[in-house]
Amino acid sequence: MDNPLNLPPGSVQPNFGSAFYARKPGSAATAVSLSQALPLWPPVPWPTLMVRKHHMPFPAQPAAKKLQVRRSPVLSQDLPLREALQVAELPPPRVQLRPLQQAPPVLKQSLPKTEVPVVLPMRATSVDVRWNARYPWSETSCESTDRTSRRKQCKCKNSKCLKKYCECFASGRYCNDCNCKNCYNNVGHEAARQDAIDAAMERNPMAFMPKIGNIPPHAAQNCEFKVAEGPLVGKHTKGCHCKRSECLKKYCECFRSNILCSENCKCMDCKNYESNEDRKAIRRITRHQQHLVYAHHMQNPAIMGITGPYAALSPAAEKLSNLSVASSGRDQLISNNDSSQVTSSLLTPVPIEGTKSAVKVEPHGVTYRPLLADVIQIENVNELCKVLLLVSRQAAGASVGVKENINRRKIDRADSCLSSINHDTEAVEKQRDEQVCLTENSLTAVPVSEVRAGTPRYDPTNTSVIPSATKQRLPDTYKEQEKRILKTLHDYLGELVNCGRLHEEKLSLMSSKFLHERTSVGSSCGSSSISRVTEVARVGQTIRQSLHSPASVKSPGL
DNA sequence: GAGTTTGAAACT
DNA sequence: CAGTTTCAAACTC
Repeated sequence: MDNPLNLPPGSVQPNFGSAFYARKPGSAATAVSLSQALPLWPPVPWPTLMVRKHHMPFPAQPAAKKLQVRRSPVLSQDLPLREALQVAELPPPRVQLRPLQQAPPVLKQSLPKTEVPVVLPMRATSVDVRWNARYPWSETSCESTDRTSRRKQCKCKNSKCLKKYCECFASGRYCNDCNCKNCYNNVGHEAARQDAIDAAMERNPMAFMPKIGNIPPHAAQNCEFKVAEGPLVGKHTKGCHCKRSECLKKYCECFRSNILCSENCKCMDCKNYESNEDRKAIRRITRHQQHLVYAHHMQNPAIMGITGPYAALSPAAEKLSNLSVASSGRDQLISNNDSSQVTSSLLTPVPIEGTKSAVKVEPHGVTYRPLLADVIQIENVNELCKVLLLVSRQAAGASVGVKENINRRKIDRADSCLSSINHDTEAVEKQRDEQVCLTENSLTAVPVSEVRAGTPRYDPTNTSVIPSATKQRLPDTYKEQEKRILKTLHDYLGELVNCGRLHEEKLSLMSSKFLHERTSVGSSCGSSSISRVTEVARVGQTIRQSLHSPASVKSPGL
């Protein structure tokens, strides 16, 4: 019973940053259900297509494919708990834990990416893939490059959005809020859309397959236009055929996807290879633009969500932007790992040697980052889950009068479970499950088999599985657990909001200070940058401390 | 914002 | 398979 989320013992604390679930066949269905909440290839539900086109040979598909899935911001914020619930094969939660509805849809999603292994009901390789190189910003791929969290809007006129010219269609999603005309890529034209999909598949069975594969997970976490990280390791399956762009413009699918051209390409005058200086220069430009916009973002309190993401940029931000773009400055190579230079780089123009075009900051490829992007880490999510579990255990303990040291043991056991998640085999986990259940039967009295089968542990209307000795106290205990979990979560979210505000205030102050220095003195912003980075680290630390501190787990009555 | 360039997709 | 046309995004002015 001290398992408020009904997580099976031994897996009560999934490490959300790991690929753990991929090894759990029992979680496949869960992952699939998760995938249904996320846009995935193919553009229609796969089983539907299978039925419709059963006569067609399907391209080789992995049985358990790990995907890098980018979600909408709201979903992203919400996801850790969703994962916690879903992966554990939970019954529908009695209390819906909603995302931060009031939080702004973040501009340019650069949240720490959560690797979500999604097990598709298909044959598989173990490679990570990117879904669509032509439209890598689509939500089915890694990155969204539009300035808001919203997907890119197509502007098709003649294709009815039913050909792969249309980025929405090509990436397997419906048009929504697009600027297209005569659009058939919507629910109202499902039949036509299906036909178009079929037609595309007939022309090319691989039509909706990812064009770029073999991207290792660590690389795939940062994809399009994250050129600062260097090119991804991956190949365009068909290769590009560029003639005039030298594969250094976004016309080029390889360049656009931040991969180097390969032997698959049939391009001319290609410069998209590792040692090319032009390519390196363009990488510097992009990096600079990202940082510039990041600074721009930091300057605008509205973006933080107080007034919403579409609020006009603050005058200071505009000034900053113009200043940075208009002025000329020193060449400044910025190591991506050298965070101490972030601010100076983002505020300093970077003239590029060897490039044919002048530096220009334009809306394309810009990166807006949520203020908490530097603050919330996957570790925080894990910590939060641990804390919630701890709280529930304490609630259970308090409710039934279990001694403190027993709770301590359970907490330790939970910790041990967490640390073992990534390393233990199924057999070991099962063994632990049995042990845990044996020791916890005093509280739950639910057979392991039922836990493993995902049987809801708590059903107020059905207590047949619960021994009579426990029946009486269960509802109260669950209520108390629920209350404390929600309270803790509420406190945590409040803490998060405070951190964000603090973060924003500090950055705003620093940016203003920098502006002042820059306009009056000129260039020199090293200390500001160091302060900013220090501040980010400090805020992150604050969150971690808040999770570990007794206050975090303190709940009424404790 | 209009016009041009570009290369993938579609077509022949 | 190669050449041509269509298309919409990227880019330029």
